[in-house]
Amino acid sequence: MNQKDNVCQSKLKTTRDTLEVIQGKWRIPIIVALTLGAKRFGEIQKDIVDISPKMLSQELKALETNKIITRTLYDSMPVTVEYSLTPLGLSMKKMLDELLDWGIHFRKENVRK
Amino acid sequence: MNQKDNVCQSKLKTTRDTLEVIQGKWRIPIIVALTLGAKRFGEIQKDIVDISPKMLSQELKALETNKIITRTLYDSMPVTVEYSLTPLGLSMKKMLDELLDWGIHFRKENVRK
DNA sequence: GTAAGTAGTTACCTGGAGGTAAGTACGCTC
DNA sequence: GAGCGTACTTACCTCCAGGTAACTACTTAC
Repeated sequence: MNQKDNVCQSKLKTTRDTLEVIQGKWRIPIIVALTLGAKRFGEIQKDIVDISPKMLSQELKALETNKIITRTLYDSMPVTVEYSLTPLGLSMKKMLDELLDWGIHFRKENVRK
Repeated sequence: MNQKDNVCQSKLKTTRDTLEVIQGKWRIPIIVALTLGAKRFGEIQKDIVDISPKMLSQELKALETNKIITRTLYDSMPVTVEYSLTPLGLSMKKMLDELLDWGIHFRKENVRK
């Protein structure tokens, strides 16, 4: 195996590991929603209109497990729960910005085809 | 709806459109493999060891449809086919670099837990 | 005429991501 | 004690992304 192949393999390994964390229909949207500040369960549901409570709950747990978000319980009345990005979650900001930038670029390319 | 909500909605819309193009287990890996130069069908298969010819063929077609890669047939013997990134595909480079950077960062964070 | 290398295609199947609908739990208010 | 607002959970189902295995088609080399 030559050097170029090694670089390729190492990149692909990292890609696979990364995708495992952010894959699925909902994780990136949830993280994007939280980049604009901490939010409650109901607020995220309002932002991401077609997510079911089941999926939201499930994906929030997965993101918490991966230390990308934190769950904070407030003993107000009624009880509220806030989700916010951890430093690790915040470190995704640049990546997400590039993703959004590319999305806008892609949209433009496809309009003027 | 206030201004912050508008920003959020617009970001989420872009996110969804973008994810539609790059989602799935194989598209990002294929694009990453091609960032290192044009490659033939068999070469991509060697890089991404556990992809089946069916999935590779299917995903290459999808990426071609979205103008992210091009398929070039060479009338050599035996016939060879080369896949390479279009300008649109190349424009994903920054995004992919950030993805890889974050992946490395994430790995480090998880090691020293 | 058969093996080997190119680049796929086709048919069939399965697991799990995700959807739907209803239920749970807790405290407050009226 | 019924209803509301919060934040989920549970049971069940469906569909398709992706896997597996075998086959196709063309040319060269032996």
